[in-house]
Amino acid sequence: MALITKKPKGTEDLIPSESYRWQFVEKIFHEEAAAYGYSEIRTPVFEHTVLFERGVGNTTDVVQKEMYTFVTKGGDSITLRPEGTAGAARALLEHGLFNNPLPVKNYYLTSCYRYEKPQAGRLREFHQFGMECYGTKDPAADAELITAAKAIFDRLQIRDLRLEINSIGCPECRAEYHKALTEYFAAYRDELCDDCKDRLERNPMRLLDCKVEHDHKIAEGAPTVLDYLCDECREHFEGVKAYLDANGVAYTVNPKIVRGLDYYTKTVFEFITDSIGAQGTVCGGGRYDGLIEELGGNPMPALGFAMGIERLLLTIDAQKIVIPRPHRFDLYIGHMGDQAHLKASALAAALRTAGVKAGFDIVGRGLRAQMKFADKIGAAYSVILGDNEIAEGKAMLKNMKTGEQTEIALDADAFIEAFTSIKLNDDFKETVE
RNA sequence: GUGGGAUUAGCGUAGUCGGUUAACGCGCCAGUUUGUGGCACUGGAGACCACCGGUUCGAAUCCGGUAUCCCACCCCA
Repeated sequence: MALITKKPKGTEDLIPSESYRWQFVEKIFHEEAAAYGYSEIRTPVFEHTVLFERGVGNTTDVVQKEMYTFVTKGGDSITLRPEGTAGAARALLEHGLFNNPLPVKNYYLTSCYRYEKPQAGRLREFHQFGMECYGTKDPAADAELITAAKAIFDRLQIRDLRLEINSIGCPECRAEYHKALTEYFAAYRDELCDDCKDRLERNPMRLLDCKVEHDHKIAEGAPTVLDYLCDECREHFEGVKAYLDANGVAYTVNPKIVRGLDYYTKTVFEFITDSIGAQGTVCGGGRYDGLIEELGGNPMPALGFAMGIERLLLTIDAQKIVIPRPHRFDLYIGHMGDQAHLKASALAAALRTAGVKAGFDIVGRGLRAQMKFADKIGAAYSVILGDNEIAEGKAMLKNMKTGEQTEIALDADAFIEAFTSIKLNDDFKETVE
């Protein structure tokens, strides 16, 4: 094949043999979000660059080196969204959604773009499902959000996922902590790895989870955020834990959890799996009480999370969780002869109108080959139409799994009735392509 | 951005001290006599051996570069 070009680096095609798996998890996203009172919001793939510079934070890696930014013919600086929160928050403000009864709960299901070096669980175009809740400071809201994420994992039967939570405080107490942290590490400056020397300037909390062994040891003696939380933040964090306990959601407190985006305050959390390699954070989120104000709105507390759909699917794969694959046809109509071909066409059309997935040969195969085809694509039932059937006005409906055949009137209504009752049968639903 | 590994038909692979029409399995198509699938058998289509360049009488096999994928760092979902 002399294909003129391949797909761009770090992107993926979603082909039919994969797309049903996405549809499966997407359905769960929609249903779980609805159960928690969330409504879908869709925003543009691209935004004015300034939105991310302000919303995500100018000093973050995401903004500094990973954005797809370009200047339009009109001279505007535009950026492909690297995450979902900024756009969702912008839309909330732009449409005055904060005037709706609080809390406002929105969710999104979108593609995101980051100019990164691809590896397992990390793509340049990837997809996130996120839930965003605005207008409440109540720690019960934090716990509710985390519980919602947990509910999704539970429905997918994902195991061995650990939930780690932390509080990184409000700007006031965090500033003090940063100071203490910087002072602590500055004493070891010469011993730190190059990355950490840089982190010391840009984001001291990142020093805490350095993987270089020597640095790791130094970090063990570092002051903990939790010791620096102000009364309000401490009380809030205690509340979150209490509500999580009440909800029966297991977690561990990990004071080394940091979020990479500037907007986070107080609660931060991650759902992590060890089964998909180094990029094991399947879901990350927390509270960002300062974001709305940062974007030019009146101050309003907010919180949310984002789930990486590719990573979620990777986890499902790794844990060998089977997503049922829908079969292509409920009924395949085999036919021979011109009369029967016409009849097959008409019958299929009538069944489809009634919601039955029906098909018949349209490539000119012989009967034997038609049956082979029906078998290969996993048709649940088949029926054969020929001169005899048309003359007698009846045919044999064959269950492709068991091979048993039952007589049925050659009449669209009779077929529709048969398939309406068959649909209630679980065994039928399990048929896969 | 920094390291390491890989790249042969749709998929999974074999083939390298360079030598005639690149092999196998799965999948795909057709057929195995006249109206029926899952097994088996027969036949067939499908690869400029990632790309570009070099060495050579001759390269999938050697050398260089590029691209993409994978793994890790970094970062994050």
